[in-house]
Amino acid sequence: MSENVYIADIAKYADKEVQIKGWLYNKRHSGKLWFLQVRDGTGIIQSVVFKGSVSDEVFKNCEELTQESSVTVTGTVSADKRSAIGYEIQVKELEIVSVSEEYPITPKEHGTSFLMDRRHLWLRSSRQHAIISIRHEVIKACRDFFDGRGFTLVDAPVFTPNACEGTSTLFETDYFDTKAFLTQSGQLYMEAGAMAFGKAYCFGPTFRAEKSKTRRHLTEFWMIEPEVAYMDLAGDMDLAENFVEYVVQRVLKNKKSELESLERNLEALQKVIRPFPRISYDEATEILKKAEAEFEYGSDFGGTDETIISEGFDRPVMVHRYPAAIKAFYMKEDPEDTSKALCVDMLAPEGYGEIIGGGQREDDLDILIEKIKKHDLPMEAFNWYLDLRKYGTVPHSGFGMGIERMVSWVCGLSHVRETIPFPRLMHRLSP
RNA sequence: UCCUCGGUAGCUCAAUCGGCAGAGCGGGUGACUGUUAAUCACUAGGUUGUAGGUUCAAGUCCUACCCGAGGAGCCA
Repeated sequence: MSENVYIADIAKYADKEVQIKGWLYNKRHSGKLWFLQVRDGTGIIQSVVFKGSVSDEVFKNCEELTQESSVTVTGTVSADKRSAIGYEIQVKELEIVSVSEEYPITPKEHGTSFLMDRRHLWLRSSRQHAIISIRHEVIKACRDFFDGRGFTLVDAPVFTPNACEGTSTLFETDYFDTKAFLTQSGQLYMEAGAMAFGKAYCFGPTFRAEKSKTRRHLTEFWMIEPEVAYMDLAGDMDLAENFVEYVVQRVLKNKKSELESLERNLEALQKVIRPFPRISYDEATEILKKAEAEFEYGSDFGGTDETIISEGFDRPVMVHRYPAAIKAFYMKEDPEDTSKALCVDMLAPEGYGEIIGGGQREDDLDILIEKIKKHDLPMEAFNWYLDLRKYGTVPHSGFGMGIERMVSWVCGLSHVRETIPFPRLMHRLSP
């Protein structure tokens, strides 16, 4: 009885008889030979069916096999230089589990819209396989980074009673006899987490009802948000650069073949080593001025502005101390220049833009109350949040990183929509 | 919400000045013992997004609408 194995482990079974359970990815034939590309979810292997080596029935069955038919292949693993993975299978037996109906996704060209309508099938193709596999590695690296540094996972709720930064970009939903909103950040809850555990993080989906149609936006995306008590802005930047370096180098180490299959420029990723450059908002505006960009001092950077700023660096750049007026109410003012906030954005190189946003939080009760009033936010909604300043308030900082933007940059993709198994976009809610 | 571009065979796209609806891939049939997006031969396949309008004649021009893509603003 031959052993049932996965293609990923095939090298261990050279010259042995094995069984592969999978699906037909593609086939070719040449007279007395059939070449079946069989995938099993861990890889693709060429299975060679020679008319003289199998029963007439098995050889004839090859004809009936359509793309994505499910099959069980039994044969001997043989090393072959012509194979992309170094091995192929000399088939002895072939069992058809199910003949697939005509498969809509062919090995040839398709448009994004067509493929997105069939996202549940598109995930089977090798390119999508590589991207989702890298996403998995990114997420695992993120968790390992914080878990290995004494952080406690304190997940934030998805249903929230109020907006933390205005309601215009929130999804509203019925919640029994009242309204609830889908979270657009777990940060306020992580501040509670940091006061309880010192170092806390959350990881989960967040929702933004922004009517954005760009390569960097999803309405549902995953965010990892660490928050640390007794940490200032400089410490926050230290943590962020350690974190990004760790994640990128982990993917480079463990998912090299996937990156290569995506034709990613590995050298660009190899340069992502600490320290990352740190420039102030004022210094960033000088760069824009020199580049003669259309930019008004005091406003936030647009996509093209971010690209211009990051172009001058070969690794992520951290821009800190933006004008307080354009930042959220919970950002702490810079004591040396109260017009600035102690915040930081990390811009990825190669035009990928903002992947991290964070900073030091306002820890003074009175200033925070003033800010809530100034931003015209409902005070009663923040009672619990203000408690954190009443009962042993301390300086604290944190940041949020969008997983999909990180994966998009690491993979070198032109759009974030391929970095999540089932993307939710302004014009896409299915499949 | 605004700006730009697009919608033609199952898929990706052509169609000149408004003048016969085309190709490659995929499907089907056949050939080939080393193919790797195999190749070669033959073959079937069309309400040109929808509704109007102009014209002898509309895929092509005009109007409205629907759908999609890219970008802006906003953000991770």
